[in-house]
Amino acid sequence: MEYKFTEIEEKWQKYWEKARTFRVETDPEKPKYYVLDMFPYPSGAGLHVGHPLGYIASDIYSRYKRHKGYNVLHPMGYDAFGLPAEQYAIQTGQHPAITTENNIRRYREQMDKIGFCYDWSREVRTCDPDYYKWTQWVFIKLFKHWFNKSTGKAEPIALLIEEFEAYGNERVNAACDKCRKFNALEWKAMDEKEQQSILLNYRLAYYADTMVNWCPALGTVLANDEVKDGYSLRGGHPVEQKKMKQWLLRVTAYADRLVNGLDGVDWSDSLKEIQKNWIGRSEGAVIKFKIIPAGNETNDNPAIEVFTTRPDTIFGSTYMVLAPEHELVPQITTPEYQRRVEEYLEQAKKKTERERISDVKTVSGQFTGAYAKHPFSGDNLPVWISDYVLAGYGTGAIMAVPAHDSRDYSFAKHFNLPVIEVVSGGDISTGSYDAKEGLLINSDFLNGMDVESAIKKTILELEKKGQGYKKVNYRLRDAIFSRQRYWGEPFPVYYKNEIPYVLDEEELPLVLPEVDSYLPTEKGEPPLGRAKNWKTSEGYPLELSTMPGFAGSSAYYIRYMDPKNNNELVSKESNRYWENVDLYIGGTEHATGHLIYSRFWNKFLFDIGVVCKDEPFKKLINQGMIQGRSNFVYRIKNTGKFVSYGLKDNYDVTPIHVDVNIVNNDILDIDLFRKWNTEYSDAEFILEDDGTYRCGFAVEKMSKSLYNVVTPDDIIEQYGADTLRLYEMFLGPLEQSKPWDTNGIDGVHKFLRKLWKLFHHEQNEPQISDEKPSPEELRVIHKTIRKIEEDIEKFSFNTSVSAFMICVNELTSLGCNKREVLADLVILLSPFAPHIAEELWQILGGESSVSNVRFPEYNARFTVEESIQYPVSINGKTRMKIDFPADFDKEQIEKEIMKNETVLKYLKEKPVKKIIVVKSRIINIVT
RNA sequence: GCCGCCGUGGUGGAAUUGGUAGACACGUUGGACUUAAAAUCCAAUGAGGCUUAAAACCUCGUGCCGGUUCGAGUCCGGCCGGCGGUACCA
Repeated sequence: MEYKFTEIEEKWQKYWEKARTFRVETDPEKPKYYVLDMFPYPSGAGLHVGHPLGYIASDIYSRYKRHKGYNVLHPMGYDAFGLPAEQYAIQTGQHPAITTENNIRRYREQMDKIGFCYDWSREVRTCDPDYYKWTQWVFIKLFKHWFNKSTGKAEPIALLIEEFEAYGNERVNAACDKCRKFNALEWKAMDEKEQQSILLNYRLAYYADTMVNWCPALGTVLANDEVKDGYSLRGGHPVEQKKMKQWLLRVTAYADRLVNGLDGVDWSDSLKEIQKNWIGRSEGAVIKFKIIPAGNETNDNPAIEVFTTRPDTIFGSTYMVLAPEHELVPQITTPEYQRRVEEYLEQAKKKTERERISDVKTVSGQFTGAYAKHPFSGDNLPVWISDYVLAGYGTGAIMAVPAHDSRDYSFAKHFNLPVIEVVSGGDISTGSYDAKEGLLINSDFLNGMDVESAIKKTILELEKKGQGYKKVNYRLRDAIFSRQRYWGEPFPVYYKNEIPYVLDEEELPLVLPEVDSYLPTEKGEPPLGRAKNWKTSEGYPLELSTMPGFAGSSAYYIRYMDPKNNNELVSKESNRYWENVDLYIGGTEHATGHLIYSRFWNKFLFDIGVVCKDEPFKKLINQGMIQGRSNFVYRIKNTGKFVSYGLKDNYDVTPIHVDVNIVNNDILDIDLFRKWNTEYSDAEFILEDDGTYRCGFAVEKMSKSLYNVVTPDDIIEQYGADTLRLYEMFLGPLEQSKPWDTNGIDGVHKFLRKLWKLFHHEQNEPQISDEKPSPEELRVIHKTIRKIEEDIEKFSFNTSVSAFMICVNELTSLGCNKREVLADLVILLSPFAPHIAEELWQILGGESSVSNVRFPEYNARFTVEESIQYPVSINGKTRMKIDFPADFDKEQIEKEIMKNETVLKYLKEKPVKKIIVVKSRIINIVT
C-alpha cells in the first residue's frame, strides 16, 4: 500500500466533521487555552500559500495543547464588511452580501482542505446582524460613558449628569474636548439641546467637527492608520485634509493605559515599540502667552496656549508660531497684515497632504502683526503662522526656540528672527543645539541649572503665576469612526434637533437597509441616504454613515467565547472561563490599527464589567510575510526567440514574467509555455547545454499580475495537505518573512513517504512489531520527544520538522517498526501532519482520533549516554575528539587527557598553563 | 533624520544561548537499479592547500574593523548593507 494522501486526507476531514472532534464547550474540569488567528477579509482572489502560514502555526499549537490536556478554544470567522466588496458592487450592481457570501464559501473550502482543527460551530461574520448587533451595542455603551481621569476609567454618563446637577462641571476631571466651566444652576438653566451638546464633549463615542482624512476617490473619510504618505492604504488614492462633522471614539482617553498595558503582555519588542511610537506619549508643559493687541491693551486679552517638552528653554523663545488652522488666527491678525495672512492661508489650504509631506524642506510663514507677552521677561514676541506647526498636535501653537530646535532654527534664519542661546554646549552659529546636556545661560532664575532641574523649576514658576502647568501630550488622535459608505454596520443613532441620540438596546440590531445603488446621493449624502424609510418609528432620521472596518474586528475574540448568545455579548460564565486570548497569531500590519482599537474596546468593556481581563491578547506572534518568487524568461529583442538564463548575457534581451506554475525548479516546461499564452505558441528557444530552458527568478510581492501566485489548492493536489503544512513550517522561522519557493517541497514529501514506509515494511502491507524496543530505539524516540516539545513551546516549528526527519532517518536505518516507538512518533507528529497521523494511528490499532491522545512523556533515563565525546581544543582550536565515560568528573578528565598521545603530539612538550573542562561540553588546553 | 529587527555555503536555514560552525532539506556531481525515463537508493558537496590516489593533515572561513575571553556566529564599541515602522509630533 502506498501513501495515498488524497484519500487519507478526505477520509479524516470527513471523520473530524462527523465526529465533531474539535467542538469545545466550557469545562471547569480542564484548564483552558485560547488560540486565535486574525480572521481574514474574504477577498475575491482566494487564499494563496502565504495566508495559511499563521493558521498552520496556530493549528499546530492548538493540537499540541489538546494533547497536553487543555480545553482549547480555536475558532475562525470572517471580517466580512469592507471596501472591495462594495467597490465591486458599484461596478457590477451585485449586492456586496452576495459577493461576500461567495468569497466566504471559497475561503472555507480552501481552509477545510488544509485540515485545521477549528471549531466551526463558533464561526462569526462581522456582516451578520446577529453579530453586528453587539458591535452596535458596544457603540451605545461607548456613547453612554465618559472617561474619568481621576479614577482612570470609564463611568456612566448618567452619573456625570447627577454631578452636573449638583456641582456643575467644576469638580469633574474628564477626558474631554474643551468645555467652558458651568455651575449647577447654569446647568439646570440650559435647554436640552444645550445640555446634550455639552454631554457630547464627554462621551467616549462622540460627534464633532474635526479635521479628517478625506479620500475623494473612495468617497469617505479614513482613520490615520488607513492613510500612508498621503494616500489611502486601500486602493492608493490621494487623501486630503478637510473639516467635517464625524463620529469619533475617544481612544486618547485610554492612551496612558494603552502604553502601560504593553508592559504586561508577551508581544515582540518591535511591535510594542511601534505601538508606543504611535501613541507617542511626551511629557512637557502647557504655557500661556497673552496677546498684546496693538494700541488698546486690556486685561481680557486672549492667550496663546503652547505645548512644549522643553519649558527650560523659555528664555530662548524669540517668536511664536500658530498653525494656519488655529482658531485665534483671524482674531489676532492686525488689519495691516490681514491681506497677507489670508493669502498665506489660501496657499496653505491648497497644498494637499501629499505636497505638505514632500515639501518639508521649504520654509514658509507669515507674520500676523500681533505680539504675545513673554511670561517672565515681559518681552513682546511676534506671532507668526506657518504650516510647519500642525493643527492636530499639542495645542496647534508653539513658542519657537531657534537656538535649540532645528525647525525653529531654519525658520528664524529664513525670516531673520533673533536666536538666543540658553543651553550651553553647542555652537548655535552653525545650527540649533537640541541635546539636553548642558547648563542654562541667559535665563534669569534658571542660570546655571541643568536641563532636567530647569524644566521642573520653570513649570513650578509658571504654576505660581497661573501661566502654565505640567502636561502629558499624545500623538495618538481620537479615532474617526464614521465612513460615508454602504457595506458596514449602521450606527444605532438618530437625530432630533440636530442632536444625536442612540436607539434603545432592545431595538438592536439596526439592520442594514437595501438601497438601489451603492453610490452617494445627488445631494452628496452617503449611500444610506437612498434607503427608504431610514428613520425611527417616531420619524427621526437615522445616521447615514456606517462604521469602519475596525468596528467589527474590535471585539470578535470575545464573541467567539459565546457566539450564539442572543442576550449578551458574552455570558459571565463563558468569559470567566475563557478569560482572554492566550496566543494570537497574525500580521504586523495591524500594529497601529486593529491591535490598538481592540485593546481600547477591551479596556472599555473591562471598565464596564463585561469582560474580566484588562488586556485582550496575552501573547502575540507576528508571522512573517510570504513573498512571491517570480520566474522570468528572456526574449531576444524584436524576435520570438527565448534564451535560457545561463546564456542570456550574450544577447540583448527583455525579461518577461512567466507563470511559476509552469516552471519546476527554475526549469521551464516548454510545451506548457507555448500553451500558456497564444502569443508564444511558435516560440523558439536557445537552451542550456543539458537541453533545458532555465528561468531567472526574483523575490517580489505575491500577485496575480506578476504570475507568481501559488495557491494551497495546487500544492495539496500535488503533494497533499500534510506536505503543505510541514513545508510551510520547514521554510524557516515563523516570524521571518521569506519568499515562497516550491523547490524544496520534495524533501518534505519524501519524508512523509519514508515515514509511511516505516509502518509498511515488506511489500507495502502494514507491519508492526510488538517486540520491546531496543535501548537505541528508545533513545531515538525520547530524544525526539524532548526536542519536539521544546521546539513547539518556543514556536520553532522549522526545527521540529528537521527533528522529525532525523528521527525517521534513524529509525529507518535501525529498521524499527516497534509499536511502542511508532505510536509515540505518530502522536508527536499529529499536530503537524494530522491526516497521515490519524491513518497511521489507526494502523497501529488506535481507537478514535489521535488528536485526543495524551502527548508522550519524555523519559531522561532513555537518553542517558554511557560515554560522552569531548571535542578537545588546544589554545581554542579543535584538534580531536576523545570519548570519556559520562560519569567522569573534571579531575578525572584532566588527568586522563594528559596521557593521550595525540594531545601530547600537539603540545610538543610546551608547558600546559591551564586545562578548561566544561562537563559534557568541551575540553580546552591552554599552553 | 529617528526607532526597531536582521546580515551564516550555490539556495532555505541549524547551532544546547559563550563551548565541535554549516544540523535538516533543496540543488549540483558521481554511482546503483532500468531497454530507457520517472521514482527509489547509495556516495560526495564551505573555500583553498598537500598527496599518483585515498586516508591523514594544514590554512582560511558566520557583512567589515577593533575589543573582552582559555574559547565569539553568539557579548561590547565603531562602520557598511538590507528589511520594517515613523516622519515638520514642538
